[in-house]
Amino acid sequence: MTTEPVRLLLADDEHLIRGALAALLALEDDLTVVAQAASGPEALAMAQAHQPDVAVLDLQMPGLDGIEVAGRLRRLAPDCRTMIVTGHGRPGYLKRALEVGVRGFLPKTVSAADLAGIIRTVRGGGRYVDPELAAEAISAGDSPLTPRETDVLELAADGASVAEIAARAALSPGTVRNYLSSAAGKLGAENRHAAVRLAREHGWI
Amino acid sequence: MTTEPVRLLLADDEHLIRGALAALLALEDDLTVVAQAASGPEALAMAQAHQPDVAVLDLQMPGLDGIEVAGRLRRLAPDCRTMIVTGHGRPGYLKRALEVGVRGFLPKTVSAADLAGIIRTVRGGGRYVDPELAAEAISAGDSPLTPRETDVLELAADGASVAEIAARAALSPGTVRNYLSSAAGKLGAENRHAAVRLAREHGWI
DNA sequence: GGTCGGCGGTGACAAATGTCATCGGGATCG
DNA sequence: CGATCCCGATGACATTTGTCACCGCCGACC
Repeated sequence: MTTEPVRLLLADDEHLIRGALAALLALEDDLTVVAQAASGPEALAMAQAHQPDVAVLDLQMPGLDGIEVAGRLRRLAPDCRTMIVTGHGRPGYLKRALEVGVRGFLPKTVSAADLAGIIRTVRGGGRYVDPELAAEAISAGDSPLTPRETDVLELAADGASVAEIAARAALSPGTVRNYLSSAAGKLGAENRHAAVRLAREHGWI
Repeated sequence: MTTEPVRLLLADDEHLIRGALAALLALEDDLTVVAQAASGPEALAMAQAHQPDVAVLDLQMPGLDGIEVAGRLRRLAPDCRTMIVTGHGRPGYLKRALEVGVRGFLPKTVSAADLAGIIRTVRGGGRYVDPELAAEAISAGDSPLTPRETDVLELAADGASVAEIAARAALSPGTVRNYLSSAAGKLGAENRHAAVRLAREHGWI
């Protein structure tokens, strides 16, 4: 298909994984890893410096997560296709990823051969989404929460009291309680803490 | 040092990682991967079937986690040394791991060369613990919670109400509140949800 | 034997939270 | 223009939670 090798950027904060992945992908004749990064900002810098064809990004990284990196890459390096590899596949993440132009989204349970194939697909302009994650995302659907409800629920995520949340969100405590109550109601949760857990599981916060 | 190669068992639920790791370790002349597993129970079965010298276990796996597998391996295959590789290094995990006889505990941020060296160390009867994780574990110290407080806090972890916890723990609601209050006090938390978060961060629940 | 700490419980009180009705201001859409 | 929805807020009320004091029982330790 293509005569020149695919130039890859690999970003993952776990050296062991990244190194192993690089070694594995290097075995493929038509793939070459031109840069590696251990954090979100580093990935951006590397992408600008090396102009890879495809960036393989881990979802959870220090600094910026993979999705944010992908979003910024679209501006900084429009020719670079992006794909996300993740351990925990929360449905909401997939949606967010697709919105910022990610072309591949897969769990770390895929085999190396599959990964190489998907990289070629993405390089060629195609897309790939793990079928299981896609099914979950479709069945989970969109977040029923309004933007404000989401904000407030996020602030509640670490166990803060209503007063703290109100202070941090610059809202009245009563309003915060209303949002939390409404969010918990929409999520079918007994209280806001269960709501936080549910929203997390769906990738909505 | 040794004339025969080290026989390895690799257990990790992420195929991509496991495969890449296997490929990487296979490059070392004195290491040979004799079995792989994608879950805790599978790791146990593989260990019995292949009697490896060293078992490299991921901490988070379906079924049984790496520490539980290590604990059972000590009985099922006493000659097999165990080591844990983990992405998130919570201090409490290290302590639990050492208690069940794990000889190596390291984050996934180590390089492949280091991993190979540590495998040799462990095979030779030595131990290795990541310095950073060790420091955290020492500074974090033991859990200040009594066994019962820990139980109740665990039951509170998913946002359950006092009544639910009481029912599940077969305790009076008042007693549950007392334990939660005391646990939150010991942890310096504002409420039980923050206490849950803190206890989680320390690996105490 | 006495002391101490963990366990399990009760009762009471204050504080935080959940729930509901209701209000006004904007934005958006038909 | 009216309908609808999100935003932000207030007030009132019931419920839940947090906190404290205090009880008895048991086991460990000095």
